[in-house]
Amino acid sequence: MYGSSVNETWAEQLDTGTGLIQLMTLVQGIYATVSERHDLTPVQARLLCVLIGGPRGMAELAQMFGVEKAALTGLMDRIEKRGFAERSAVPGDRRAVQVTLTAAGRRAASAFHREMGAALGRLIDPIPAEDREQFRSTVAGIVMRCRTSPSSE
Amino acid sequence: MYGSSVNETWAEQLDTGTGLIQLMTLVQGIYATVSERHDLTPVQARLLCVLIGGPRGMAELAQMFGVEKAALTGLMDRIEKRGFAERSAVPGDRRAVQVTLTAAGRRAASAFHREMGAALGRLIDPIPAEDREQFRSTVAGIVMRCRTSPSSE
DNA sequence: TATTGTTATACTCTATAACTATA
DNA sequence: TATAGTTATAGAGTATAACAATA
Repeated sequence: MYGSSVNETWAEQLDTGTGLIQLMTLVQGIYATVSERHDLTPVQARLLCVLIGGPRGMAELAQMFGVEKAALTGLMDRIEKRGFAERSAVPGDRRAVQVTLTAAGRRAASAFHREMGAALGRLIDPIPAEDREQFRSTVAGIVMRCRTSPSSE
Repeated sequence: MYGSSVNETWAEQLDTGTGLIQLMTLVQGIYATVSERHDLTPVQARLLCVLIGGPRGMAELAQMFGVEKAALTGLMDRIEKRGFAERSAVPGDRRAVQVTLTAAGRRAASAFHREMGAALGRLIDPIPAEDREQFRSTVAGIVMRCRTSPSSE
């Protein structure tokens, strides 16, 4: 059941856990499709989106992504080779580097973000109007509670 | 924003799209953590779970997973080497093979499935009782509608 | 000594293209 | 010709371990 793709179920009688797995698969698929349409891998798209918020250090990014620093090195090498982000020196700490979006990176990031928003909108719009706000707040609640008690214990 | 990990937001004022992205990230993370705890990659766990439902052909699995047949060959090579599934001949079509779980594969699959259910339960349980059924049905509705109009057009 | 980041190596997952064997 | 599956090759993403430079 928890390996199920979206195309094999009864869906109206879906228990919540199975529903969450299928929703995850669905959103993941949309994220992958939109990324690909912008000639990005999902991880690259995520990196660009994070960098919209401002420059970050390598270790900081690794921690945000839950991967080792060495993985970030490779990821940055590829994104830098494509001209979407740059490493630059950090004044005051000669070990560290700052990762910043280039102009092309900003364009790519916001184009991706815009299309992702539209795609998610098509998912959300058909929700009956009277259910929408409660759905939003239930999702927000789940996410918020998991900030407090990180499930990865 | 759409690159955000779960650890950086206001969460109570989360719009639905951003909430869905973070929920996806959250469930993905749980799936990865539980997989790892069973010494499986997420894709391997998914394969085992699908096979609980009975034997499948390689092309059938490739289609379910949305990958090329060649990717399934590699995936099966590794899962078979670990003793979790087997290829066997299909009577009546000498080109085809059937993929079946071994006893060890069934054990691994159901152990994973059980722990995944428990982990998702911890996500769902804190939802206020009066919201739970509507949440379930809203999720089911999203998933169902996307079976009808596949978002990947 | 601790931290920041890189290099080297290996493995999984994936795609594409070319191929074999059967239908 | 079409379908089922494999092989070969290449690239992305990841982990681990060893390393350099700086704090």
